[in-house]
Amino acid sequence: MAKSEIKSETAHSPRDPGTTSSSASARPARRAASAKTETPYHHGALREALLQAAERVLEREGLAGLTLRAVAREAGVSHAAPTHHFGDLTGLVSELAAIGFRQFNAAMVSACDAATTPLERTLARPKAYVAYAQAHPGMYGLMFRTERLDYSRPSLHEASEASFAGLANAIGAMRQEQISGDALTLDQGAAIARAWSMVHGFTTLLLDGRLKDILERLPKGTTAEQLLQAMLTSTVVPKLPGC
Amino acid sequence: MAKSEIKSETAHSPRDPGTTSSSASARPARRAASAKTETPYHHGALREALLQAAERVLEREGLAGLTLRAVAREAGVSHAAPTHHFGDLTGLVSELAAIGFRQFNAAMVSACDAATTPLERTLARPKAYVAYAQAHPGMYGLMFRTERLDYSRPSLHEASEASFAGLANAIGAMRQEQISGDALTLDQGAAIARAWSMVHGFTTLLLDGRLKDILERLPKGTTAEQLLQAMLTSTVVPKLPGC
DNA sequence: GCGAAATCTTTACACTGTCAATATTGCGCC
DNA sequence: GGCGCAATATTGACAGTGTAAAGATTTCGC
Repeated sequence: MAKSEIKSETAHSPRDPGTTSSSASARPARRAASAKTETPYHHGALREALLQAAERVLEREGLAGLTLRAVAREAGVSHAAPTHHFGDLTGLVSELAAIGFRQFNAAMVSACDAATTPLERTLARPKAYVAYAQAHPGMYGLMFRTERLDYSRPSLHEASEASFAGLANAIGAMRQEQISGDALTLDQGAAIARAWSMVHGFTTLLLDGRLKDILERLPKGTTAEQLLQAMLTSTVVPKLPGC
Repeated sequence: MAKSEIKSETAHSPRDPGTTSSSASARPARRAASAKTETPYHHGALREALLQAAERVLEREGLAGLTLRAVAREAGVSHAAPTHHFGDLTGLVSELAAIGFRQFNAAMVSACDAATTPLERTLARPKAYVAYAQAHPGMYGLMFRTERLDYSRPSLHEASEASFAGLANAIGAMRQEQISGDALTLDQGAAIARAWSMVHGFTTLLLDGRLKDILERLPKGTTAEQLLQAMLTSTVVPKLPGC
């Protein structure tokens, strides 16, 4: 798929010790080696290390560069090590997406908590949504690229459900009504679909660079965030018929 | 990447003659073969045949199955033949996406033409948008999966620009004002971004199965199209603050 | 009709996911 | 303590992929 510029595949050089300070100092020697800094056969916390490596690879090289072998290289283990922890590529990608959803939800919760004025309370959530996507484009792209994910995995399913529930609650709060879990009116459904579609659509178009044309034609210096706010708050109703 | 169940790679059996009736009958024999139905060395219209094959593969096997070699097999030529016409995979995918944008635009134009009542004129375009995506999920997914496309290709650039221009004009018509090509007010930009984000977001969420939860909770029998219409026409303004 | 250019095939290489077989280690249990 | 089993990680292999280079075949301009 790619070109080259790959190191050595079976590279097993002494891993840089302590990227996350997780008991990485002075492990027992590996094989018959005499050096004490050799990497041990058993990693100890490889699963987490692989997920962190995967996130680094993803944000550095993009979705296409996120391969099992690249992640293994990044983590300094053999190419087949990830399989044992995630089954296959879909497994690893799905677990990474679950982490993304949790980060994502946490970002929105803390943005809501920080909001004070009424306007802030209205805009905190969508702004945090877009901000997360801009700060972690690789992760966001992964989370909404369904074809590579396995939603039957509990961790992913739960995390993305939580994301949806948070949205529905926010809409409920805006409409000053309780949104029950198991039944919706058409109006309620439309409100949720509108909010979600608008923010999600805006985000994907923005990340894909498709809003550049619009932003360039706006008054000089207008940011994406300002456009988002205008889009969400403007009450000018069009005079209808189109085409 | 995949498992197996692949035929023979170098398979070069007599192509089934005349899938699209394009001068496929009784060509000169190939190599020292005596049979008259042998495939000729030169295909004649391989470029178009490859694009059609690619669309079939895409809708049949999904985005992950759209590989250069699979397309070559589908078209009955050697695995390296597509390279000569498209340079690389990105090239083929980009040309296919350009075709998608043209189909897409044509669908919206004809939907607009068919609209008579005011309500129809308002909803024709978004409905056609979603309908195209549902009818050609593979193509739609391809068109908006930027990482695999090369927008510097004139055909793709033009076709997607036309799509944007059509949208901007429709919004202009709704606001009863001319939208000039080179400058926009924040209100105009917001209106365009809102319409595009809403419809594009709705479509991707729908195709990714993420609206299923909502649809299931709506009054029994509610379709995605009805939800779309409600989302676009409902004038119930939320009482604001959220979170 | 002939040489050059276009078209298509063949061959080769580096990369990928995934499986099976092996090596190494940790842990419970006697 | 030591012993065996299960977990963990590596090695090796195989089929599939994109893409480049070299060869074969045909078309086309002159």
